[in-house]
Formats: sequence, C-alpha cells, structure tokens
Amino acid sequence: VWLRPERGGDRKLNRERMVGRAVAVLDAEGMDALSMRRLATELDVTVGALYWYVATKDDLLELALDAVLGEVRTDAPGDGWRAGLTAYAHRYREVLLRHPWVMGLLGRLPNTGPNALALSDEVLVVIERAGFRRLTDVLAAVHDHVVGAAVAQVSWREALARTGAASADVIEHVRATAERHPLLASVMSPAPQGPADVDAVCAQRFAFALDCLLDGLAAHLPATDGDQ
Amino acid sequence: VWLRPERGGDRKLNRERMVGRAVAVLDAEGMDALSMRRLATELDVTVGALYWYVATKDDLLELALDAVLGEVRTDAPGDGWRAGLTAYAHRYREVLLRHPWVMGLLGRLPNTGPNALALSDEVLVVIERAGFRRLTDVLAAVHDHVVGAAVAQVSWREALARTGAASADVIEHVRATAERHPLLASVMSPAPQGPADVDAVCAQRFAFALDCLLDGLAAHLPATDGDQ
DNA sequence: ACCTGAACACCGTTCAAGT
DNA sequence: ACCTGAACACCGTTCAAGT
Repeated sequence: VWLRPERGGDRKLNRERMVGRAVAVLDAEGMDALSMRRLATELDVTVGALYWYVATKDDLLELALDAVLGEVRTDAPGDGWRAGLTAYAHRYREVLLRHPWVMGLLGRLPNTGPNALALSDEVLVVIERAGFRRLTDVLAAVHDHVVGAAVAQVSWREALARTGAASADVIEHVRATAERHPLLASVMSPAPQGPADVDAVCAQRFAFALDCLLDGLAAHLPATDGDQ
Repeated sequence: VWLRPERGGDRKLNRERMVGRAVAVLDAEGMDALSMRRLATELDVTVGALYWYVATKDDLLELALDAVLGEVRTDAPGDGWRAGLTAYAHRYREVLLRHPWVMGLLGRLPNTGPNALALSDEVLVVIERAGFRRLTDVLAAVHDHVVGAAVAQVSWREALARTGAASADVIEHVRATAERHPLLASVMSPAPQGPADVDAVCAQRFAFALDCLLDGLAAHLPATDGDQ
C-alpha cells in the first residue's frame, strides 16, 4: 500500500478521513462490522468511491493498522535501557488492547507501515545505546512478548464473552475438564473469572514475564558477559 | 462449540471429516479459500448439510484450531524442566508455522478446546515439578513468546510475498525509509531477504529469546531465589 | 480528477421439504 | 436423524458513465 500514491483528493474524501472512520468503526463494533459499504455510507459516499483511494480492503486495513501503531510513542529517552524498553512494552501493549481487532490482522497482513518502522527505529536506538550486540534479536524478543501476551488476553476475553451466563451445560463442561486435568483445574479455580479480573491478572502476568525476559537479556550485555 | 453435542451422524458426514477437510483446505490455500460452500462441495454435500453438525463457521474454525493444537505433543517428560519447556516451545512453534492460518484465529476466537487444555495441563505439570511458584505465569510467559514469534514470522513472510519482484517503486520506498531511519537500515541491510533466510533468522532469534526468558524464569525458582 | 449507479460473482445462514 | 433446494440479506470488486 505504501507504494501507491496518496491520490490527493479532498472533494469529499481522502485516505485520512477513510482510515479515521474505519478505525472508529473497528474500535466500536469490531472487525465483522466493517464492510466497505458500511464505511461508504458512514462517509456519505458510494462504495465505488472508496476504491479511488485504496486498491483493496486489505490495503485499508493495513493503513488502519499502521495508524494505530502511531499511537505508541517512545517518550523521554535516556532513563536507561531497561526503563526505556519497559515503557515501550507497556505502551505498545496498551495500544493493542485498546484496539483488539489489530490482533486479527498482525499475522495476516504485512506490518511495514511508516509508523511501524519509525517505532522499531526508536527502540533500536535504545537497544544500541545499551550496548547490546544482537540489536534486532533483542527488539524482536520484547516485541514478540507484547504481541503474544495481547493475543492471549484478547482471546481470553473472547472466551468469557462467548459463554454468557453459566448454563447447566457450561458447568458440566467445566466439571468434566477438571476431572481430566486436576492440576489445571486447581490452578484455574482461584480466579473469580470476571472480565475485570482477567485484565488485572494479565497485566501482572505481563509485567512478570517482561521482567524475566529483561533479566535474561541483561545477562547478554558485553559488560556483564562477553558471550555473544 | 464444545458444549454442543457431537451430533452422531455418519451417513455422509461427521465433524471429524469436516474438520479434517477444512484443515486441508486451510493449509493448502489459506483462510480466504475456505468458504462453507467450498467445503461442502469438497465433501460432496450441499451447504446446508454442514449446519447440521456446526452452528456457525466460527464454530468450525474453533474445531480446526483445536485439531491443530492436537499435533503438539509433549513427549518424554523427565529430562528436567528447562529441556521440557524448550522442547514444548519448539514443537508448538513448528505446529503454528505449519498452519499459518491459525495466527489469524488466535486473537479472534476463544481457544479452550480439549487439546488446548490437555496441552496446558501437561506443561503445567513440568512447571510444577520444577518448583515454580507462579505456575500459570510461567506457562503464559513461554506460551506468549511462542505465539508472538510465530505471528511476527508469518507477518514477515506475508510482507515478502506481497512485494513480488523488486519494482522501481519498492526500491525507491526502501531508499526513503533508509534515509529517515539510518539505524534500522544498517541493521536490516545484511539480511539477504530471501524467504528461506527469514525462516533461518527467525529460528535462531526464537531460540535466543527463549533462552533469555528461561534464564530469567530460572532466577525465580525458590532454590535459587526465595523472592516470589 | 473524483464520484455515482449498477452490475458480477460470490458470501454465511435459514428453513421448508424431502427421505 | 440427516440432507436437499432454494431463498435471504449481505459481501468485495469492477467499470462505464457522469461532472
């Protein structure tokens, strides 16, 4: 998408307005609610008009994805690499959770928009200043953890939303799994399973794993350990 | 889905045959190729017949997701927790990369099928035997890293596949980004960017980050460090 | 250059009716 | 119980034709 010309245009439409409205619909009603026709009527335009600015719906989604990544800003560099990476990871995570539909796009579309590149570059600067050798590996490690944790949390939310109230079937199902997997059951039971609890558990879990990861990464700093 | 009865049936169809064929289509031609109509003709049946065994297409996809997770088997427990978790992570990753369409489902559908639960339980046993306190946190840390790394790799593949040969536009685009982000450019340039190289880079990157994570987790073992 | 109107080839889902 | 046939309300995309 990033190659295709911006296609000026300002009579009724432009890419910015399209992407903005698309993100609004996606945030409010999710992926299934966004059709080209829906977006067109929302912009007071016929469907065909959209294809003047965008070659395909996937192009539009790529634009929406990168627009959202623009919300992640690395601020105040210079508090040390660990604080910098931690702040980056938390900000990135918050953005993903604010726009859950992004998770369905990450594995399906390329993610090489200008905002994605700018963000990688900024974080790489922090990693380089820290003295790491494998710059991209460290970046990927942090990045992958954020994405993985966000995917898991959204998936969990989805599972809770799907099973509305506790019908008799659900109770029977839980009982059956508990019988087959006693350890899993004992480990899950203390969780009250409310949607708010899920977020709290995930937030704390995320911070824990991130700390472990950064501990492990720190051991690969030349000053501490010459091993590459 | 897991609540709804199996709906016996063996005249022409059953869930197993449906899911098997669906996975085959998904593996061969990806998410976009799988429609209910396509699956029906592939099974010598009309579309309506499918809805006897499955309430919705998402249900079918949930079944396909869990079926794929069944390919991840934890073998030979007892080589130590670190070897066990490493083997689990690598096997899980291989399965995800063999079925790239799964990545588009993970953040969109609940993932609470019997195979997913059984797998979690088996890994939890390894984690508990190791002496960890926060069982689920450790499980999630490893799990999230696998998913995040797989998502990134598939997304990278997709980006390469999308930009076919190096047209003049692509070259101009790369040059422009290189100018704006010199560090990013210098770090990316050594990569020959072939599809095979991507897999190799990602495999090594995955192993590195996993090692770092396990190092960090090991520090939280009571024997080594009483801190919870 | 930008947008409309209308069409094409598909979707997922439902449901009477058959066997 | 299981499957067919046909319909309903949608899709993404294309493209002549208008301005």
